[in-house]
Amino acid sequence: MLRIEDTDRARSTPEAVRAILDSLRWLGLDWDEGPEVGGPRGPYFQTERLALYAEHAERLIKSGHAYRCYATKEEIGAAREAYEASGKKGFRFHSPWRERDDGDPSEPHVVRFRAPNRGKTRWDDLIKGTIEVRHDTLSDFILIRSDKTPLYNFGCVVDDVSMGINLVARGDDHMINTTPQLLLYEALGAEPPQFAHMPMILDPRGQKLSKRNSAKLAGTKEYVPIGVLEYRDAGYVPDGVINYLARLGWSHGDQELFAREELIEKFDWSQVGATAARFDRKKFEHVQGHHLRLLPDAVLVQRVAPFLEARGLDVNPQAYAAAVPHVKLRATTLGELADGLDYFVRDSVTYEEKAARKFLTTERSKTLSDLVEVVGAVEPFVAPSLENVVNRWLDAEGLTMKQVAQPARVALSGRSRSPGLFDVMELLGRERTLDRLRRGSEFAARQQNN
RNA sequence: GGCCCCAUCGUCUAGUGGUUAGGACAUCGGCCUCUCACGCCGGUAACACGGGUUCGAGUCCCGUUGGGGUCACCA
Repeated sequence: MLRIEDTDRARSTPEAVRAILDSLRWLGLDWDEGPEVGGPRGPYFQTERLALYAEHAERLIKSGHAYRCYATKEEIGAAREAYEASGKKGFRFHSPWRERDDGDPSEPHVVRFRAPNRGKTRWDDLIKGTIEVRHDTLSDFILIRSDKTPLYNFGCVVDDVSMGINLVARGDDHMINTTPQLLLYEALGAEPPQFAHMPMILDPRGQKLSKRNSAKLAGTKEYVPIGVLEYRDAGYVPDGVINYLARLGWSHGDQELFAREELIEKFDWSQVGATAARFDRKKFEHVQGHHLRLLPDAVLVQRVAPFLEARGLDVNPQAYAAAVPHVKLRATTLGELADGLDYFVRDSVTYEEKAARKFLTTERSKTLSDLVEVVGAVEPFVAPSLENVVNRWLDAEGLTMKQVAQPARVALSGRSRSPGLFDVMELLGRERTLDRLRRGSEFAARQQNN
């Protein structure tokens, strides 16, 4: 079931909600009940459940668990300033309305929880074990804002109770919310769910992985994209993202690579660790590459199309399908796959400057034009035959493969790295191979000081 | 700073009182080889520190240090 907690009007924009739905769907984390699907426990947007929260707040006021507070933001702000002026941290507002009931409910006000200031709350966390928190650090937290919308801790509890939620698994950073929520379950006379506080994911520097922290790393090798959609757009595959994330904080013996179904089958709360984990780009990419290569070539051919299109390339699969099996070994994302497919689809090659300078030298101009003669008549024009012919020629001329392969590779692909030379030739076909070798030879002839 | 959580190779982790402390990524060396990958073989590398408990602690307890989280009319 998916529920959208959209009570913060400023942050919960339609685009933000869209991003949540799209992200979950892309990851393959579908919901049986919720937005765009419907279900018996709706509505699934908190802003459409306001009457329910008001009703519960009223109950708590009547039972003495909550009270209306008419203090203004200005008053609270002034109290905070006075407190902080003394150099102390951790301000808590003590509302005079906790002990008053002479307010006028038609006036603007919030509803606060009358928090206990003695005693303690404890719960058995599925991951952390028994946790105990003293009540003397609690403040009379707000349940309902002055605009009648609920705050997270309240809306969340009311909904979890009314929707029958029995397990709350969330990040460590929510541990602070558990005591207020447990107190609310008690005040409402409801059975609390089970709690599981999962370790946080830290950035490579060991800080909480967040948009703000991530932005600070922009441009460095330690930068970690935060949004799921960023990974989608870069051409990562969902199974790879899921596999890596699942293994961060959870383990199953020595196994590292899991198929989605395997994860579902093997997951076990007892194997979830309690330690925060750093995001490691290198390992993520390793896992990612594994899952990319696991996809059938036909699927890859289809999924890479949008990435080729983004490069302004013709998307006729005929033009690159045969190259996919070769290029995928050198790619970790669909974006990289598209990049590796680039010169197979394009009419002409563009030389990488460094590669051209190093390999398309004047002394190799003749090698390349000779190569045109050598392979020009090979029949059939396939890798094994090409390799045989070229090897014989190499022996006859006293040349080595090393001397010939790199210049030829640059002439054919524009790059110094590519699939095997003869595979590239076969994939390009006789005509384009000869054209590119000729052009490479001419280019090399014009080079100076080599 | 208060409160809460955490602590095994650089990183992710296995380990549930007796192990040559295992695996993966990274790294180093090698194989393959026309480049780069993929793949394969091998190496370097860890129990934060101090006290206990115990015949015996990475494993249990306490403390120290270190790291993280959180202190909103955000979620």
